[in-house]
Amino acid sequence: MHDLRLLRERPGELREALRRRGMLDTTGPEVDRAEALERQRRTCIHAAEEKRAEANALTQEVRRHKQAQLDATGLIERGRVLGAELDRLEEERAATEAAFTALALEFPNITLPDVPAGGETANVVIRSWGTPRPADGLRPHWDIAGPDGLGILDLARGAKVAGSGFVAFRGLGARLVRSLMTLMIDLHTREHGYEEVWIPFVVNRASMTGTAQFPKFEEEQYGIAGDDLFLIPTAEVPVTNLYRDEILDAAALPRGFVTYSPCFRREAGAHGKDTRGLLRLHQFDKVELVRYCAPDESPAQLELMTGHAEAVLQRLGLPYRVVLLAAGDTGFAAAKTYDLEVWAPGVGRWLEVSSCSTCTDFQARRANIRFRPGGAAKPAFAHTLNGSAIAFPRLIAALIEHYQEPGGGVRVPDALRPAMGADRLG
RNA sequence: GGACGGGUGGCCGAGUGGUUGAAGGCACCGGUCUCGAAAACCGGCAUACCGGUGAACCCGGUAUCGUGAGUUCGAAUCUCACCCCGUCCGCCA
Repeated sequence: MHDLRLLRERPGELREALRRRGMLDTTGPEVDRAEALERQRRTCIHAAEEKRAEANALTQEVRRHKQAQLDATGLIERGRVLGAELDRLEEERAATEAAFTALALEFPNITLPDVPAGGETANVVIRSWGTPRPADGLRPHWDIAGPDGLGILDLARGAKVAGSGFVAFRGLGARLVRSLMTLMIDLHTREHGYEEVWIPFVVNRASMTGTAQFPKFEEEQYGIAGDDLFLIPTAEVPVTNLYRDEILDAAALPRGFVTYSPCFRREAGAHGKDTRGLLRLHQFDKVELVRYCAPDESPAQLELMTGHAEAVLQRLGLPYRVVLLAAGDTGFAAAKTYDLEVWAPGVGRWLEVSSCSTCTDFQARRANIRFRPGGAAKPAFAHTLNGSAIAFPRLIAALIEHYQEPGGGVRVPDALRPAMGADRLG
């Protein structure tokens, strides 16, 4: 959601933003429609308010007549007529407003100036860490961890109980998941200053709209039959909506929250892509960071938070690179995003394990998350940021592939040994 | 899931159809008093949107008493649905 004034006063800016995302052809005409609707909306408001003022004055007139014990039937009759006209005007206003709002919710956030225009091919590798292990002779993680290997990953039975894209970890595999959760949350709370939260794994429609999954991406979400509730696609949704319709204490900003959650995604339209092993799942686990800050702080906060996510990979000794996403590859609500990609030598690919974004005031407007800047000033929209730190399945894939040994075993990285109580998987 | 009770401004809390955007109190801000403070007293104290020159001040208007719809010339007040909170019952981890 954008400032209405942006659309009214600087529609060119919105068009330019859409061009950089490569969406101008498809979404550009919608801007024209929105502009027209916004003008019509104000005309309607004006007409309806004038009529209502007239009706209100009449009502007072009726009251005075009644008080003075005068006959008011004529006035009441006029009021009836006025009321009918008002109903018609209100109806028109509501319809126009609904059409406008529906449209306004479909425009993506405006990317920051340092985000390159264009699609995926315009992404930029900003930096990298560690030395990627050569892929020669290394096996993919499903091979190592599957039933013919360590037996810690059971894809077949996951598919049996839920369907393709749902997995079961077992034994040390399950313990690895639990250990990763502990490692990451401890790191972010103890060393990066995040407050740990535990949140609902289902959310209502208002929350989904607040963080901009709705209305545009409703078909991507799992709904709960019989209730207007949805499985979360990321903890970003419940954690960011924690402060929906609230005014944050400015003295407490910037502030960060860390949480674990499972994430549920229908991945509609992604069938057949990256379907092997742990590369793309309908349910996966993730530790998520969410930060709230004042507008002038958000660029630095993004760098800071990205560093926090990187720290996990460094702790685990896994080579990775940081990619600045081009506008077309940047998520709907985000203004700037860094992806963290970890090297998985078994599949010979860089795997996206984190996405760290600033959403500027885009989500804050939708979710009405504000703070009071300076002492007495009026509340202003906060900026929200979120980043995975880190998503588990691809991390586990990379970890297994990176630490695999010739005999088919997998070494447990030092940082995980206390929680795992083991130095090898299998 | 069932029964009953309740949702009013930053907080507490009046208010069952008409000068109620809403009494009173607390908190907060300004002032008088005081060497200073407290107390006391006086005054102020919601937000959003539309328009008056797209600044400020100000002025006019509209909306907002959980949400939405309805009745009415007129709704915080009456009706219906929904949401949330409390208490009891049922059920369960």
